Amino acid sequence: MTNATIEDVAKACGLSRATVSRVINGEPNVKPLTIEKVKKAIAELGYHPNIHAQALSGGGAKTVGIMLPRIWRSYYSSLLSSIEEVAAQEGYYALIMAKDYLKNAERIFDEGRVDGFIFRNMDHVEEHERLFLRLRKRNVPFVLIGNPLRDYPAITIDNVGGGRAVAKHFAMHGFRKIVYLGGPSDNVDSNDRYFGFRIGFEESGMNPEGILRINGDYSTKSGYNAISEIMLTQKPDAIFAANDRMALGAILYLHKNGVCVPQDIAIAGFDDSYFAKYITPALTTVRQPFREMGTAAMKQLCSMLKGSSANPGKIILPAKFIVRASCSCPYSHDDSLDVLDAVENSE
Amino acid sequence: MTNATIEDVAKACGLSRATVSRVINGEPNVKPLTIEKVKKAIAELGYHPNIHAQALSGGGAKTVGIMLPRIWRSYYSSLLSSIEEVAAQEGYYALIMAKDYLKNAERIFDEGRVDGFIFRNMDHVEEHERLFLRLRKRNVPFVLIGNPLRDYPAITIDNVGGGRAVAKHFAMHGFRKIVYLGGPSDNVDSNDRYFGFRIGFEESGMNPEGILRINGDYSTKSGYNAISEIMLTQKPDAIFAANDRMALGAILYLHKNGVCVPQDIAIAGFDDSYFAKYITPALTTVRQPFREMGTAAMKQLCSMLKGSSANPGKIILPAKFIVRASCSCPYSHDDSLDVLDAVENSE
DNA sequence: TTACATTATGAAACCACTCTCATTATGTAA
DNA sequence: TTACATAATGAGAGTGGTTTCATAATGTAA
Repeated sequence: MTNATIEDVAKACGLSRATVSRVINGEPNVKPLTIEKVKKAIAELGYHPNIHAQALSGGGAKTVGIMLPRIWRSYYSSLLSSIEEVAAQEGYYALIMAKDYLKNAERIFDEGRVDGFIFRNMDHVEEHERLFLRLRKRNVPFVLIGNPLRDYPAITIDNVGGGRAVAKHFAMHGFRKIVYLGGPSDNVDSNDRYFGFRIGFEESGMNPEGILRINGDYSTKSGYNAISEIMLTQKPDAIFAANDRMALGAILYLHKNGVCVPQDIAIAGFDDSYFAKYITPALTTVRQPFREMGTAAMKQLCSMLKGSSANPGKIILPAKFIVRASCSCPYSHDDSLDVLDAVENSE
Repeated sequence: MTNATIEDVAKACGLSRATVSRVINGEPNVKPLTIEKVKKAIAELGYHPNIHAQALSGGGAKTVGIMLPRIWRSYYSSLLSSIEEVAAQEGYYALIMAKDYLKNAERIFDEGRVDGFIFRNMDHVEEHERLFLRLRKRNVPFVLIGNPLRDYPAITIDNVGGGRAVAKHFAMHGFRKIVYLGGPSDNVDSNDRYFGFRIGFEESGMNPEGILRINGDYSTKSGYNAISEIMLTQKPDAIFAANDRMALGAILYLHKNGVCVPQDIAIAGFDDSYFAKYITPALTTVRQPFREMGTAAMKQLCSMLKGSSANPGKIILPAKFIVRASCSCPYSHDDSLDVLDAVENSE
């Protein structure tokens, strides 16, 4: 019932462990006939090499740690599935970790559980900096997703470009009084989107100093609250939210208070979540290529694990600006049918 | 730079590996002073026991395989995060696997990578049956989520109860001609919801034979297509979809073709996805407690891993019927604000 | 003080592999 | 045939822990 060992295989074909090991690892200088015999025995015994023994004798765990923030977002599904897919192709396994990963990352590496990491780092920049510095010192391979820091390998999307595209579009519509509804103040994605928006606004001949920034925490509720606060004193032309959920929160508040979107106030979001095209009004937003991010990150990590020591730097994936109705452009819900064939993983 | 070993710790405090091992594992009969010394050395060296060595000498991998279908749904985020949370509490780690898990599950167990499994098994009942039978024979602990089979430990939601609640509500509204928009024909969830619906319909004094069933694949597009087909020959009073996405697909088709929802045709879905309360009309649906499912599954698995041999059978979690506008009940989008505080993980 | 139980520690085997090095078998050139 | 290179295989050490068993140190009762 218990699994066969390499010793069992060796005995079964009258050879030594060493020779069986050679066959398993495809080393040269083994007689073809011997290879035959060993493979037959392996098949008959249903033998699979014990990973711990392999790892212990220098092979590594063939596992990577996927470190995600405590607060899960549903688009992690796309991220995870693409990561796992690439990992499987390359003979690696994915260990996920969310709770307290800042505290535990180094330990699970020390324990030999993982050979490297992918971090979806969001906030708490300083803590991450400290961790990354230690890992770098110890030559632990890791890749960041979505929040580039220093010269660490990172996969990002073009937040600046996305923000800029929204700004130019807003400027084209003639919106002047803008509210930027950001994520947490130390969130790099949010800050980059803000930065890009300012640039784009300025490039369009508008004054970026008039942009009012208020921060939420990416939740629907925080978008609702932030806008309810702003509306006490302001009446902007348009709102650019750092993600779709906060944009939706804003819409909910405005609708509840009799403000028409987009006629009175236009809105754009970020992410192109699953629901974006189905709410009313359909949300103008910037699409994040989550699957591609996961794929790129895992490929990057694999090449580092296989010894490529060259620091690959950052990969910036394009973000696609999606125009729908919430910016006051013409759009019919029927339009969403055209893209119904697209993979439904985006959120 | 390379990690300290137990030997290093032993040397550092002039003791043997055995004694250090005792301290680490909290065994009795070690002098308090010795414990002190060892702990100090461990702290100074930053020592962490190597998991592979521990596993090799009988400890197990302290890892469980989380096996998810190839097609990822966004609610897996909730499932995974709760699973990981419980796992961390209990000193376990979560290895996720999606691609070809039917083929690979047994292998990764043989390799010693995992000590047990959680399966989110969906379709392909026969293949799963074969796998589970083999695992059972080999005494491999595993728990199923969402699709109970034979007497294997499983965490399910009350699909039958959910379907029944929808049926009773539909009957109360006086809907007679019903279309059931199911998932794949061998999908247990879908079949149970259908079954529950029939029961509820019958219990309400209606004739369940009039229910027309048509299957999609849970995607928005398939819901759209299925209803477009049905509408060529039928004009139902109401549609009950096996998930929210297909319900949305149906709504999209109906709107596009000038059919009013819910005035002309009422609709209910299943899942209570994030978007359900935000689309127009807000979707009447049945809420799945994904986080609770993950928690229950992992707790169950842990108790099995810790030796509890009693077969715990099935745990059926309640599903909550949520009335909104799409069944033609009065509902304002503002109502969704009341639940905005709820955790936003559900999808 | 002796006798014996109990506590505290170490030596070494064991887990299932890989890898080095030694040894034997085979092939080729002088 | 000898000499030597190369191919094929095995013995054994090493990987980092746990665990058994033996032994030394300490405690307690007669």
